[in-house]
Amino acid sequence: MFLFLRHMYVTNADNQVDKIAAAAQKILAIPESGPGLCPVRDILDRVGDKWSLFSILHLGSDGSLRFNELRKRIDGISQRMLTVTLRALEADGLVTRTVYAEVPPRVEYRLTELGHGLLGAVIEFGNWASQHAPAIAQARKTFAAREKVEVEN
Amino acid sequence: MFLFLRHMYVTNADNQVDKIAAAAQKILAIPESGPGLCPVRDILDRVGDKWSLFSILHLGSDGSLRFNELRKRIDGISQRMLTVTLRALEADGLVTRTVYAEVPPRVEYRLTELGHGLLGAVIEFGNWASQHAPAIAQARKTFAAREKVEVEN
DNA sequence: CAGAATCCGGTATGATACTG
DNA sequence: CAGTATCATACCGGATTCTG
Repeated sequence: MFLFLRHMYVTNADNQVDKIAAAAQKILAIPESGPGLCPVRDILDRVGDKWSLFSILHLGSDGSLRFNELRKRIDGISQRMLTVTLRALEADGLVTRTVYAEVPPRVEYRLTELGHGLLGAVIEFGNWASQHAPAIAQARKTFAAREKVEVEN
Repeated sequence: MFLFLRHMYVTNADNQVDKIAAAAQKILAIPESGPGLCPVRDILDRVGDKWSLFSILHLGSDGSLRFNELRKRIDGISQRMLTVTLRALEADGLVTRTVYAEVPPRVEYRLTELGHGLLGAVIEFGNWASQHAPAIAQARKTFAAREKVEVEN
């Protein structure tokens, strides 16, 4: 009975690995040539830069924000980078930029439906990241300690 | 009846948005100070660099690969960057590096359990990316066209 | 074969000053 | 308020050479 359960477990784990392997092959099978690139790489480039993640998180959290409101919420971001980041998000159809004809000017940023979708995907990814961050931190410590020993020798 | 269905739809959509907003707040609530940083940003930095994604995808797809096998599979990667990337993945406990005492030397790389988990999370993210890549491509075209008009004026 | 070491250029980001 | 324009820089990644 124990062996049976153990075998089931291993089999399930293997199936899981196989499914992941198949999915990985599918992504790798996408033709990477041309300006379209691999979509995963492409989206990862957008959300993986220094400020897009936090911009999207805050817009998703607050619904709608003005330029300087966003600037205050994103700790450390420069005016220039907020502009650049928001433009890129707007260009990708993830964020809308609404200018109100007032004095002083008021500009509101808001996630599009597509932007909300991306945020959802990022949050799912974030769940994994949050759960396994301790394991990764531990691995880094172990590795650093091993490196140190090798250097000392 | 139509109104009822429409109301249900809107309500569900709103609930979805609310859930995402709550999840976003949760991530933002993580104290970003210190060397730990935001875990999502942290993991995104690792898998978001130029070559980690493809390294992980190929290792997940093939199970185990030698240095130069991996090099051949990842189109365009330099020897240096493959080394750097694999070291980083190893340091984070995502990949194991096994050296066989042979001549000529043989070194095999393989995803750890943690690495498989990350690959799984990345693939889920990739599903969203693959599905919505066309919409983003379209948004980019539209935005570029609008930019062009403004420049011409 | 699997790298290490070094040099180098482009790009992402930051700081600052100016403006409708 | 919400940018734009310009300049400075730091770091990522590429090319090349050398080695156990």
